[in-house]
Amino acid sequence: MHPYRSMTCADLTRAHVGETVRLSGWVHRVRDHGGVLFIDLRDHYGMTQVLADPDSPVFAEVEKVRSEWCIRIDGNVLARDESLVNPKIPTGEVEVFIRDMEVLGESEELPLIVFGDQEYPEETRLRYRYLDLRREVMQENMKLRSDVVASIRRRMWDIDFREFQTPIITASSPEGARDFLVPSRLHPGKFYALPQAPQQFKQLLMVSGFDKYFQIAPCFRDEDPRADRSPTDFYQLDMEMSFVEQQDVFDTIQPVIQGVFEEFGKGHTVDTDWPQISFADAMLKYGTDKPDLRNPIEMQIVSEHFAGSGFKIFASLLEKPGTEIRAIPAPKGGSRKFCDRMNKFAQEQGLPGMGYIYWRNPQERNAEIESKLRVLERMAPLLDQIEEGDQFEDLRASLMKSWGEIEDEFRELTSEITEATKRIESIRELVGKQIELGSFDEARRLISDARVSIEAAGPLAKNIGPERTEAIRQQLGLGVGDAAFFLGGEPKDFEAVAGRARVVIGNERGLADENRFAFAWIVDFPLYEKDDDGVIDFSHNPFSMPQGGIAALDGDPLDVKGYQYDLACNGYELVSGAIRNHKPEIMFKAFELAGYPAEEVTNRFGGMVNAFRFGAPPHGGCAAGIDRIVMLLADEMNIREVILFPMNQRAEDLMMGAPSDPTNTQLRELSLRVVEPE
RNA sequence: GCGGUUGUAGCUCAGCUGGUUAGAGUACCGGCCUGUCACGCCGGGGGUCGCGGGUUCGAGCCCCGUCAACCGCGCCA
Repeated sequence: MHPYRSMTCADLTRAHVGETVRLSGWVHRVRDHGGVLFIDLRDHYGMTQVLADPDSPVFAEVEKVRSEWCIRIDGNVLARDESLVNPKIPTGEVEVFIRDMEVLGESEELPLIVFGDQEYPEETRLRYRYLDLRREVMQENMKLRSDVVASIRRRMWDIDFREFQTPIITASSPEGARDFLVPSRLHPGKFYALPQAPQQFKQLLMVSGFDKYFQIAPCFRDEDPRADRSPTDFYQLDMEMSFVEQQDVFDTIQPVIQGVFEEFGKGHTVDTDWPQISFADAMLKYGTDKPDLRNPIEMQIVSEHFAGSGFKIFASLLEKPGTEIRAIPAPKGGSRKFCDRMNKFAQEQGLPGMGYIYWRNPQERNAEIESKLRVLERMAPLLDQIEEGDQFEDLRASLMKSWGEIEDEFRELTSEITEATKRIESIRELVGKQIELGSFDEARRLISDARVSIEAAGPLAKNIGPERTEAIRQQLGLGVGDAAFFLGGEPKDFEAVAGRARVVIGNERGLADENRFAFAWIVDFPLYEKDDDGVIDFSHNPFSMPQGGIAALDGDPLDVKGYQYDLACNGYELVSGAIRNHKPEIMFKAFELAGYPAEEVTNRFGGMVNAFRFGAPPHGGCAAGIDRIVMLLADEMNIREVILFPMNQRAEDLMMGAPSDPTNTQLRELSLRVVEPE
């Protein structure tokens, strides 16, 4: 018999009853009843209940085992009595009576418990990652990751791509991020860099005529992490193809990504229609270049309704050039409480605040008044009964507090009644005039407008008046129970916050279909951007072909768009790519606009630019974030949940002790000296 | 670099307006228990309340500083 096992802990069925088997695994759980003792024995594949009683020759040893010991047992497979079957595990119809046992590895007291789904701080989990990884969720996530990578490879091979490995120790390549440098021993004072992406190599492969390349490639970037961004290193499906235009890349990669999501998406619907949205439109409608399209909210420009209006802040703002008022429609956001909360959110995000209007049914408003009244009515006698300083003082204080709040809301609501009454008076007057003039149709319209069971609330509505408020409502297509938020100024100053507010509104109001993967290509990225000091630089990587070719570079750099694209999925950037700039003369000119002289281009990217002088084919491609794809498929919010041994927030590996001090010998060999930071 | 949140037993957390000996669950150790599958019951050990300073008769709680972790911003496809 094999020294460790005759089968795995997932294999046993009724068919094995009567056999002698050997199993190895971890002690998942011990249930010691004194006379009989049960162990759930776990391995990568599953779980089997094994047991011993005093009839077993090794009963005394079995009594000593504890959680997470690694053991081997020999025993007889027994059928469980009908009443003892455990339907929760596949092997629940049988159990193994232990005849012999060997302890393969004892365990000390555990810093985190494998059993159950108790949450642990990440520090603990990462320090003891090998234990964390024993847990079922992590086993599933890592299996998923492996399966996704296998599926991607198969799908790429099926469409005639070949996988090639490009160098890891290489030259610095300007993807925009900070490089990880590797000191050179043979060339004192010089450094290699780890690739931020295999970008230049894959382009060279195209020049070399390989036509279709892909690689599941590690990428290294020395930047701070985020929940969806691993520090130090991550993996991409990197691909490149020759003789293609942008649409060809889309048509090639969509079936791969979509196929993977359909294969592993656990019943989520996967969008098959991937709209192409320009960068400018994405920023306007969603406030981000990676919109979550499950959220139906689209922002709109509503400047015309505020120009010259009674809301002075916006009206005077609009007199400055380059300013706009944008609205965030908030379906189901129609309550003062919600609107105030969102306003506070905007303030926390560094804006002065967000104006809002919400629409409601006057009858509902009246009902709300009535319910507030009733609460006050019930509270009053309670408050009278509690005397100051007695044992219920706490209760009294909290009652007093909510009394105050309810009273405020009540006052607010009733003051709006007065206003509504005034409005009706003025409409009545208008109707009278129309009748005198004989304009009965106009009179009818006024009456029916006044009857509609909708009223606008919020300070903004009062300031701009009913006509403008109604025009905004019509433009945004909102109704009773909805709200709209307004932000003004130069779009770049509030766009990002507006985008975040859109997400919060969508989440809080439950507007998005959680069981869906919604994709969109974001296209027409500007090639250049202006930094805070007004200096023009590349907005993404500098290797994209400008739309319009070399002629496009003669105008305003900020107007130049590139054949550059991202794929957004559920609010994450999943893929990024471009049709590359393969013509040296356009490349030099493009770099020149960003302030890089020809010498510098030759110095830094000479290898690739030179290659383009020898018959470079037009080419393009993209790279898809493997970690992010798996994260979405595993329904995790943090990328570290799908990475085996991730770094912490400060790019440290506490388990392995990285980074660490070099030895003096190492430093000497590398001709390096460490200068202590101040 | 900046902002927010958190830091109490091996682990997860509670701890009120500052008041006597800092608690629970779980894990661990000991005892009881022959059908559990989150087994149950009884008992026990385990704490520099992140660290340093301050206020106070008295600090886990208030103040100042500092360290760490996470989330976000900057940065970054």
